[in-house]
Amino acid sequence: MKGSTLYGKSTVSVDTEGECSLARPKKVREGDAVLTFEHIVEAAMAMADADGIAKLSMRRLATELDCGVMSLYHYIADKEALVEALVDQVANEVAVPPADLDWRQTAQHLARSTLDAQLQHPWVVPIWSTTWPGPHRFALVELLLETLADIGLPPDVADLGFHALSNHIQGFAQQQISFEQLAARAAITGARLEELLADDKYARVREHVEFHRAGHDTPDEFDFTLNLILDGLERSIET
Amino acid sequence: MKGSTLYGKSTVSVDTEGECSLARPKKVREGDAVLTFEHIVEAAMAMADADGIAKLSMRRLATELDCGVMSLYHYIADKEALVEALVDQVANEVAVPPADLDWRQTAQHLARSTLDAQLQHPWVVPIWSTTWPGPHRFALVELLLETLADIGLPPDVADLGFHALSNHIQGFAQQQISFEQLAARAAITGARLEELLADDKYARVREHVEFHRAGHDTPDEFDFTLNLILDGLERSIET
DNA sequence: ACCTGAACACCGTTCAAGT
DNA sequence: ACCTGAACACCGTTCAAGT
Repeated sequence: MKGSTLYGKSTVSVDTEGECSLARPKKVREGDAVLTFEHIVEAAMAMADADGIAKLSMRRLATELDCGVMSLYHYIADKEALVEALVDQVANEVAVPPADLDWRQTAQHLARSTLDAQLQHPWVVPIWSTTWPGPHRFALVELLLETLADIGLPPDVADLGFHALSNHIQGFAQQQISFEQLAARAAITGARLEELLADDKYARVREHVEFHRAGHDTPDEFDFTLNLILDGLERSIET
Repeated sequence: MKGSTLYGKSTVSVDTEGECSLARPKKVREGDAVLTFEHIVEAAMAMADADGIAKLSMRRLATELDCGVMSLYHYIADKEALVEALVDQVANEVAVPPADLDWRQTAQHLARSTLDAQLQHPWVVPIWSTTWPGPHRFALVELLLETLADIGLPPDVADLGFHALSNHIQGFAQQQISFEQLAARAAITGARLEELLADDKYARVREHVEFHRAGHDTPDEFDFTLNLILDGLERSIET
């Protein structure tokens, strides 16, 4: 679904203004695809999802949207702002936990749904923490901080817990895509990996890779470590 | 020290071959700066350290090394390979723990020295886990796996522990540079941050930022969480 | 073996101009 | 207000040629 061609490449550009009495100007494509900040972000998202963020360029985007490159700059300050908007869009896709959960359930829900949203757009994982946070990502941070705020944790433990949880989510997501990349790359330059692993210097690494290849790193691993952190926090609650 | 100009920009290129009876060809600069894989990596490292990895380009590197761009390609397959070598060089700078430490001390030492090496080259933090690992990074992984291998942990807990430790190191490093970036960026576009934080929607985030600004996130935080993980592992040791 | 310039296929963005 | 092409200052890399 959500493929690559959101907007057709119809170069209609109706010069005949005869029967076209619409308020909308010039180009009318199916779906009312007028140039808009939202449309640009949507198309950029599709492009990043399809080809990875490295292949997202203003020029390709303009071609896809069937407009001049510089037209984009009427809706977006620069490429950095576009990427920020993209990342924040992913943050917006994070499912918000229902209000009736206790703090522990809320943290679990939030961790899981943040992981899910990121893995839905793997390209976001490496840049999530590097990109300047937009309002939706701020809202997620706020939510997690809030979750840990009034449960009786000493302030420094709350801070620690916040970072421990954030790091776990981020680290696990990274770990997931790393293994995907490793698999993909091994498929191409497999020789290089096997060659390295053949060396007995890296016996434990070989063991480790095989452990993961055997499918032992089920998603439970995520919850397991998550619960270790939550247990630790629970023990620190002053009653 | 380790500034930006490792090699002078002397365009000597001695055409007079009179008294020069050395075996070494053409260009002789102080310090014997012949074009070499090692020299290229060294210069690239200096460039990344000075201007960040985004500004590292083959062309700038060639200018710095006073050679044609394409000359570099006789020592390096492509830019990706260069970056891999760079990251692996940082891995090589990680201080190896002495052999007489117990597993817990070894893990602590390794975590700390990995963090230190990465923070010495902040540009490496975001790409550390994304870049294809070279031999030195493999060796670090091997060492950590080995450290956790024969101390009586069930295999899945050892795996969990390995990832928990890796994630902690990486997450903490990221956290450190994020706050640096935040500070740097706030200095420039400060308005945007303060404006966002002024919103009561983000009251906890504001609190959090102030907490860190007040210097509460001492390096002890690193050891604190590290020890939580190590405690958890210690409890899982079967005797 | 080692080095190279020209050329190709790309980038993001400024600027001055169009409607 | 909205859109644009030309131009500028960059990229990484292929290729064919030099020593």
